[in-house]
Amino acid sequence: MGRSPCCDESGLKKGPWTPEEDEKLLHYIQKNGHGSWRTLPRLAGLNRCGKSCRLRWTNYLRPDIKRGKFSQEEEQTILHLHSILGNKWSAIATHLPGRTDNEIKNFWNTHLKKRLIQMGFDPMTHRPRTDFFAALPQLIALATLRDQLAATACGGGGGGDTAAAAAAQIMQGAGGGGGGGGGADVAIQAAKMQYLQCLLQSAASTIASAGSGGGGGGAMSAHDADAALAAAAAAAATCSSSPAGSSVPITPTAVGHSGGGQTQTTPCAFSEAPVITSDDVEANLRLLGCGGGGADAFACHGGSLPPLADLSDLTTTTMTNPLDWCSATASASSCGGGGGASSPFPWPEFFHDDPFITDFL
DNA sequence: AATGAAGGCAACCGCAGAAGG
DNA sequence: GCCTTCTGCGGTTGCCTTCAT
Repeated sequence: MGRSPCCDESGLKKGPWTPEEDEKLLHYIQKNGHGSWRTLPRLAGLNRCGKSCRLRWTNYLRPDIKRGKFSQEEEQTILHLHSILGNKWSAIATHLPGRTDNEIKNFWNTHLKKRLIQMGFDPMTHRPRTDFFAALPQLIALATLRDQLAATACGGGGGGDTAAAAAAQIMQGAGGGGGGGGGADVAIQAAKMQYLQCLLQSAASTIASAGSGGGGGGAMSAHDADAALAAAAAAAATCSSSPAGSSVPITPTAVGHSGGGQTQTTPCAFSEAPVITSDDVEANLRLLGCGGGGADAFACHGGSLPPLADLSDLTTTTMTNPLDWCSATASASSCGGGGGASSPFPWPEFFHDDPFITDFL
């Protein structure tokens, strides 16, 4: 590719365009058309390279450019097309009249990509992240939780037992009539323990499935710690709504309640399958009980991701149902114990009002 | 009010493919 | 078929604004 970049020519101005330059370029193109971009700057009296002029025109001065915030529909379209086309910004832009590829690219990089990452999805594959470092915050949070629970369950002692062991102890305590609270409370505690055990197993299997494919790690961001609780909630949802070991990729837009908080893009175990097909989408919808068929219907809950503020709500009690924004969770096949299939929650009703669970969210 | 961090966006850079000689 | 030129595209950078402390 032995070609000297046009901008290497010395003396040509770079950097932000002035209103005068804009005026010159606009006036010239409106009058003569752009013709050859290489000769345009000289003819238009601009001390810029043709490339710079073309970029300015296509990204800013073109009269049909739509400016301002992206609408929900546009956002939806971008997500949809990106899941199919990948980073083909120009191709995506052709489906969004008035939007430039640069604008879409920027919107993706500054908003949508971050949102997907925060939700625990790989922005390139639109699949749940499974690499080790992505799951690390979840593990840490869950391990901490486990220790705290073990300590609580054992009356403040021990702490080194597993959640299952703690649950067993509680169960044993209930059966043996040993001390303390009523049998029902103890049973509930045991159920909680089982549920948490399920969470831990879920997280562990996630990492196991990642195998050695994770590769490049990254420093855990400060944000990860904050996101850990949301991640744990996501693990709960994963546990309940997705069959263990399922290889069907989950469409972020269809699930969207995975946690994470990884702020770095690292290759994930699924990187060899970077594109979600319409069939995948449909499969996800079926799997998740999302109504409607066809790729266009892939976006349940309006097809858009929840705003970041909504995501943060996952960790608060202000949201009565953290999964509310996407009805895709459908049936809550409980992994830990009985659960009402009609419940929007992935856990049994008797957990709903429990401060532990609400704190957990 | 000052300062640093983070976010958003415009613009640049370099590569690749198409077109023409 | 080879070389050069032009255009388009995607990744990245750097500046400006906004927000948080």
